[in-house]
Amino acid sequence: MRARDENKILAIREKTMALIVSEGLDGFSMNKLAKAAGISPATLYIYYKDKEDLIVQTCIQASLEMMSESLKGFDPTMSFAEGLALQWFNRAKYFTQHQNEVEFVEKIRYSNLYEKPRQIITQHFRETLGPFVQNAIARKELMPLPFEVYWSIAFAPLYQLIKFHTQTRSYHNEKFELSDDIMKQTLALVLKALKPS
Amino acid sequence: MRARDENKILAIREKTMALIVSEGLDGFSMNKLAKAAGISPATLYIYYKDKEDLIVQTCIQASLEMMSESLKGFDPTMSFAEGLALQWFNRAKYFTQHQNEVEFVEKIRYSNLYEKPRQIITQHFRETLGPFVQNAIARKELMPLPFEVYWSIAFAPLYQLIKFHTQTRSYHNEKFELSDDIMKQTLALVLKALKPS
DNA sequence: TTTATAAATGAACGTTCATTCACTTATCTT
DNA sequence: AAGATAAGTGAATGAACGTTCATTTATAAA
Repeated sequence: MRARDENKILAIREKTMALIVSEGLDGFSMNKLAKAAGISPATLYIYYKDKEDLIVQTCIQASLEMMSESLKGFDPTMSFAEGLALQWFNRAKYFTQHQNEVEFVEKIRYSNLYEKPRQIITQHFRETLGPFVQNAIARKELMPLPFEVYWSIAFAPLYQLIKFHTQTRSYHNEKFELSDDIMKQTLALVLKALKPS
Repeated sequence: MRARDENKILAIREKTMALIVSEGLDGFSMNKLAKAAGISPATLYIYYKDKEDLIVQTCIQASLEMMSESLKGFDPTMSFAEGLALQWFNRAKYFTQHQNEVEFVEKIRYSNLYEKPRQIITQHFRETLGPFVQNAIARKELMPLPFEVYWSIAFAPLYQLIKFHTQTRSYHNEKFELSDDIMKQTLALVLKALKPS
């Protein structure tokens, strides 16, 4: 028996994300990937069933890693403000340090390959964030809201900030850096919106 | 001289959007499009320089239409709450009536073809929304905020609601309908966040 | 050292791709 | 009615695509 070369797998994953980010999903091909990763195209089919499987698996793995990083130090019994801030800053940190992974996942998110990743990610979030939200409501730190309203207010602004940051030029045609100040200011508004009155 | 057949152009546009929504950007091809629109592939090159041009132009046109619909009845001297509500409901109405167009633009938005559409759309928004925001701040109806913070709070939640609506199944594994109630509830939170204290 | 086994390969497969070209067709101008 | 012009076409192009296959290579077990 010959052992699998772990470096090859890592190279495949990294180059898959890099190529899809730089050339787009439609510009991505198995032969290009093989060349970029320094392996034969046939090798790809040892690790993955086909092209779709390769992209979907890579997306799932990157998403899970992103989620687990964003929950570092998180505990569902935390106060709402504390728990939400922790998630915001963990995510922002991950985004700045793993821009390729994030942009890759964003591209897949809006393709027709995201159904499976979505199911997996959604379930994980439900399991970890459900109790947190329930606790916060019970403690009257958070208004009871339909999930989609809650999510739209609590996280959509963060993702929008990141999208601004990812795009090279913002509204004012100037480079927009995702600073701590901007994050804190936006988060404060979100908390204000969600606080029971 | 022979006149251009306007129906052909409309068919090309409609089928471009329908095909990209249903089969994804990577599953889209000029030959498929020609067959779907009932014309010869060569005809596509009378109207568009190449495949990229076809997608980009279609995206720009759809985006401008969407924007102009969302600004129907809008006036930059409106009160902030009134103007924002008008835009939210115009957009929601357009989304439900033109789901294909919206999903198409969302797909292009996250591809590598969006640079040009983005510039055009961003400029239009700046021109129409800039004065509105300045007026609102002058009247103390809106906190003065960096643009990216303002946008992240004012519109990102709406787009998130629409994404939930577009996806077949939401967090709770149930079909999520974008109801007036949900919209109003979310908008109220947004206004609460943005109101000067 | 030998043997078994799965990793790994380069070249090749048939298919589909974007695009072109020689040609026909429809309609406006005269 | 004739001529001019651009719309519109079906078939064909070479290139690139995803995938397979016969073969070689490395290594764990004997």
